[in-house]
Amino acid sequence: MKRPLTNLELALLGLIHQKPVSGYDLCKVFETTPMGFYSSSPGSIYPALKRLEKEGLLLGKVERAGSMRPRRIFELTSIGLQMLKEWASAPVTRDDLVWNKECVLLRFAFMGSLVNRDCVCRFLKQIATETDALLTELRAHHRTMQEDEKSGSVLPTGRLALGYGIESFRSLARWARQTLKELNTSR
Amino acid sequence: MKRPLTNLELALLGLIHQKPVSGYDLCKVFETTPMGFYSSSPGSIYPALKRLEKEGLLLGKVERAGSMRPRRIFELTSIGLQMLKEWASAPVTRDDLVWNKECVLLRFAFMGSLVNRDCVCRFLKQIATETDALLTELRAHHRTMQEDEKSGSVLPTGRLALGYGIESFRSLARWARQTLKELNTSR
DNA sequence: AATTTCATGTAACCAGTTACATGATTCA
DNA sequence: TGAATCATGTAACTGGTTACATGAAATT
Repeated sequence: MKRPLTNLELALLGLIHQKPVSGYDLCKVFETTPMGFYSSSPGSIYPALKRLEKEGLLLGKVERAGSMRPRRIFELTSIGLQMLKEWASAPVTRDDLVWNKECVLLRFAFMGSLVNRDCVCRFLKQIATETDALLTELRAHHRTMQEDEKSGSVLPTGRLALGYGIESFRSLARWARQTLKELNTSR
Repeated sequence: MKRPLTNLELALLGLIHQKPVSGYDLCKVFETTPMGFYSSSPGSIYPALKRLEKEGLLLGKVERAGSMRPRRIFELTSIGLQMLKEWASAPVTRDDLVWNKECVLLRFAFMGSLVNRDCVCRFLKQIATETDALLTELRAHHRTMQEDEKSGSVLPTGRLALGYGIESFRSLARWARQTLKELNTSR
């Protein structure tokens, strides 16, 4: 009955897997890199680390134990690594794209050191096909909105906003296919 | 010290402004239209309506009072309308784009019936310029990631994911400029 | 008669936000 | 000496999620 991990927790596991670090270091990453787009501050990071440690996915080792300013360096446990790998290699579903698109990209960002090249390519293909399906849905909605417009007294900003939604998914599919090509040619 | 409204609350105000509706109707909108990308279910909608009513932004009128199945139709109060208009005409900031991009698009979706054409155009221009600034930041980060790659033992999926972030903001800026052009030619 | 839809809500839970607290260390 | 940085955390609040509860009306 594994509790599902939050995006923040997965981001922390991913970062710690790249290199064991302290809570403070993790705060810095969110403050100073584009990872910050996933938000987060000490008030969420430290409790998340505590949860992950309690569940045995992380292990915090005290460094500079004697000194007056100790710090805890977190490492993945084997269970933590396993969870990360499972997460990274799960298929991309429509729901992922609709409700948790940023999580999909987070997964991709950490895949490089978690799974093999084939798995990364499969992931990108799944993004492309699922996004195509979504686009069909969205375009249908866009058409019905256009038809309901007849008497255009106000600006159709609602439909135009949907237009952005469509553009944004098109750009995701394009990116996935482009990246896939790059990975194949650099093999 | 006006409490800031949540995205859901603003979405509800926007929908109710278009047409007075019941809580049930609002649930249906989220279930059946692309508005559902903003999530939400009865468990959040009804409490949100209650909050908004308590604060005087909404007024719920009981319809079919005598019958066995009454329902409450919500309307905006004048304060509610004023708040919506203020929200819609606020400038677009960098932070909006970073932390609350979906809210920016939500605002745009409702602008048509809240502010005049000039205000809509200004809004789109602001999106374009703020996005350009963000892109500069992101590209700088992308370059430093490329330089740190030298020894390419694993796939650089982290940098590639940032590549998507960049593409996605590029597509936002493109959409804003394209839409602006459309609005100007259809004047 | 049974199922689905209409219609409204409540309650427990959970995680993120903000703000605060503490104290050592380094730097100006 | 005073400010910024290192380093770790706690506590209150808040709003969304899930699941549940209720019952009338319409549909099959």
